[in-house]
Amino acid sequence: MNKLSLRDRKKEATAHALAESAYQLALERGLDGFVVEDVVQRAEYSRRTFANHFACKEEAVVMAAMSFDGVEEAEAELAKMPENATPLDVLYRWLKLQFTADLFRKMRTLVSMSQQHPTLEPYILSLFRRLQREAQEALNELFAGRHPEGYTHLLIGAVYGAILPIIDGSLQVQLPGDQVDETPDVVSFDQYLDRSFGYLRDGF
Amino acid sequence: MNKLSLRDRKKEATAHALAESAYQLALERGLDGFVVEDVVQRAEYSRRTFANHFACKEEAVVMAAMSFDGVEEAEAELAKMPENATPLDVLYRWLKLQFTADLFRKMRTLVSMSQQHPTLEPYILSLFRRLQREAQEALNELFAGRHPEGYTHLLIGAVYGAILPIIDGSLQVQLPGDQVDETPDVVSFDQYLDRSFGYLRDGF
DNA sequence: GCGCATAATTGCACAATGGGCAACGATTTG
DNA sequence: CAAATCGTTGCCCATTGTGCAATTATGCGC
Repeated sequence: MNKLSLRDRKKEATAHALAESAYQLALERGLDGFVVEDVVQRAEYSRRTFANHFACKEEAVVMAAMSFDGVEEAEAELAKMPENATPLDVLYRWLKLQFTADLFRKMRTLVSMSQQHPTLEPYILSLFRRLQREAQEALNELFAGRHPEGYTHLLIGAVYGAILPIIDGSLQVQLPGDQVDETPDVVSFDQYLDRSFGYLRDGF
Repeated sequence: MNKLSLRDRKKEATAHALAESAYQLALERGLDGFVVEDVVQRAEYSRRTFANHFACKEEAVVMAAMSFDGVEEAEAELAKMPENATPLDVLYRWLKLQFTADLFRKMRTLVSMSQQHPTLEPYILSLFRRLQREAQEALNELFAGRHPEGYTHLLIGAVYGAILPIIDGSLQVQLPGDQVDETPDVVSFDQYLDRSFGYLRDGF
């Protein structure tokens, strides 16, 4: 179905390798502990090629840190949903499927990195914006014409807004797959999600 | 009340002058039609000083393009709101007050710029994120303890999400203060806002 | 008003970056 | 198989970011 040409797969592979190298180096030495030259040496590509794929090392690091996997499984699951499911239902299910402990771990790492290096934030936000656009197109396709224009924008925006403060650490929740925190009064991600969708479903 | 020291006002003045120069140059020659050197020459500062205030010219341009004015008037208006106003009411009123034709014109300009130069987008998003945080703190202070944690995050996130597609052009609405478009089937900003807040108030 | 602490501006130097251009090689197309 | 397409690379150079130290302007206690 989604068949990419050999050429495109290779291109993606180099981008992936470069991003991964950048991410590993960021973990090992910190964001300013390495330069693009180090990245391309590790991945065995040229500096020029790096510039063809990424604007800067920050972009590469974020790209690697936020790579989703299991997208196709999730889409298969979503396809199984009942015919009368609402956009809200689909979004809820999608969040439950995609926001795994592993993804949260990645995001946590990225967050703590971006707290020490504010240079990262714009690129994190930019990547999230791209994901948001993709989700929107998917929803628009699923529910084409069934809701007035702007409905999905608002809905996804709300969900995006609900997730963002967790990502950037301004709202502390107990993430799935984490050890139980020393402060047991923080709400769990699932509770937070349920409550949030409650507001969206029934109004504020 | 908000009295800044002379030193701080001067600092802000240089930042403003630099940002303004950058913005003007971007309008005149396009984003890649000038370099930082040009900016500091026009504003009569040194290249080093520019670097003290901004990470790059993109940041400066966005800063200038999105400067809000009339914030204090808006706050005065909000203070007059009835005691039993909900966060939703306050946000609605604030949007009506702040999102003037002038601000929209600025944002439009910035959007068309960022479509030709994707480098801008991360910095636009970053600035918006900062505004979002500020709005959130303001709301949290106003309604301290009256709503569960995450309530304002979700609410402001939704509003943010509703505005964003207008900013970035993926949702076309008739902005206040614009000529009537040649395509009369686009919804007006006020209608869009009312409908959106309807969803938020009554549920999706 | 007089100094001292604080902090902004500046110049300098240098490593790092971004990107145009042309060449080369792998992949795709017909 | 030949031609076209496109990713990778090297070369080059203007531009950028930043640490450091000197200079200048402001804030504050006296």
